[in-house]
Amino acid sequence: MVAESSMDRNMLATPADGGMSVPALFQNLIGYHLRVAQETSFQGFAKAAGKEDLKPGWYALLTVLAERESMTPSELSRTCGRDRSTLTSSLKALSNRGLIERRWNPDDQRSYSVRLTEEGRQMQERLHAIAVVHELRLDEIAGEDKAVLIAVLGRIAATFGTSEDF
Amino acid sequence: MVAESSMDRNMLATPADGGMSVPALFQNLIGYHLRVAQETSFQGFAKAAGKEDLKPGWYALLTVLAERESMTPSELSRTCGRDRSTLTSSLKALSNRGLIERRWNPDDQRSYSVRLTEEGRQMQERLHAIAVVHELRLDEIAGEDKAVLIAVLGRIAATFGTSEDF
DNA sequence: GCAAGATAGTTTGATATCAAATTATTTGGC
DNA sequence: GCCAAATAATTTGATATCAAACTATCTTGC
Repeated sequence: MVAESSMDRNMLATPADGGMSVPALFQNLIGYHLRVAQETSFQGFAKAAGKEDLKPGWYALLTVLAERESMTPSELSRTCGRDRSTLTSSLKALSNRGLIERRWNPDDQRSYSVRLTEEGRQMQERLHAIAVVHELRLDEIAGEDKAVLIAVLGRIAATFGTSEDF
Repeated sequence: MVAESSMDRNMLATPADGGMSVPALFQNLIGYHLRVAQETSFQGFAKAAGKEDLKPGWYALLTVLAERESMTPSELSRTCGRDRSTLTSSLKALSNRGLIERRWNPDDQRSYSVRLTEEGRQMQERLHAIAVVHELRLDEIAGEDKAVLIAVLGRIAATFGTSEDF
């Protein structure tokens, strides 16, 4: 699983404007801090990349394709954690922008494969460079706690992500 | 800022079905683990609460109202981090379900205040109890690292949430 | 006191998401 | 071989979100 899928229903929100601070009830809740950190961190990334180039799942799709060379929409759907139907419009947009190329599968008329164009590869590299810069900032913030942080986050994902969800 | 607002554009997705594991490129990225942990954790909460009772911002709205007694839609918007226009339908739904009550402000014909009904209070308590159970699981997972985890998440939120976003 | 501007809430428009229904093609059972 | 079932992708339907336009009311400046 790799990328930018969405969670429409969130438990807790980020500090929005200059409004209230964290309500007492939420002060000590991991879930709350997880949500706020994730949301603000992503906003930082999105802002750096620019809205035009960071449409919903683009970074994820391009990065997966950069690793795998060629995939079908169904494979991309599974890997990126988004519904197949959602990919239809994303792939159309990426294709219109010349970032990907579609090739019909001669062995299966229903299916086609998707691969990056040279332009798509450049876009992926550009977005990835921004992600790396962003990650460096996170590394700096985490400091010596990085390993612990990743370990705990991994345990959380493993607990809720595997046993009970699907 | 309190609740269930949404981040439509996410950087990274959760492990979806039984699909791929974490791609090498993302293995060491805090942003990725943050995303996956947040998403899977929220799914665990949503599943426990049930879809009927956990419409997008309900837990947040009800909890804020439980603390504040009475608020206007605009205040709720700021506190919950959702656009005012988005609240219109949520408040209508909560009102239809008998969970909140609206009272026109005699001093300002444009405005009204919202408060929990007794039924709304019960629903808030039910959802909160589920959130607490969920939080206990997170506490267990975090173990002795909880304090560090919350501290780092707080630093991330503070870094990206205040200085550059708004 | 009245016109200009601010503010409260709603409506509309553009996206995005998932889930279910649909269409076309391939596979499998017999 | 042929018809049923599975599969690939798309289309459609129901929600949700934000942003901008809109309506109604209140506040200000003069």
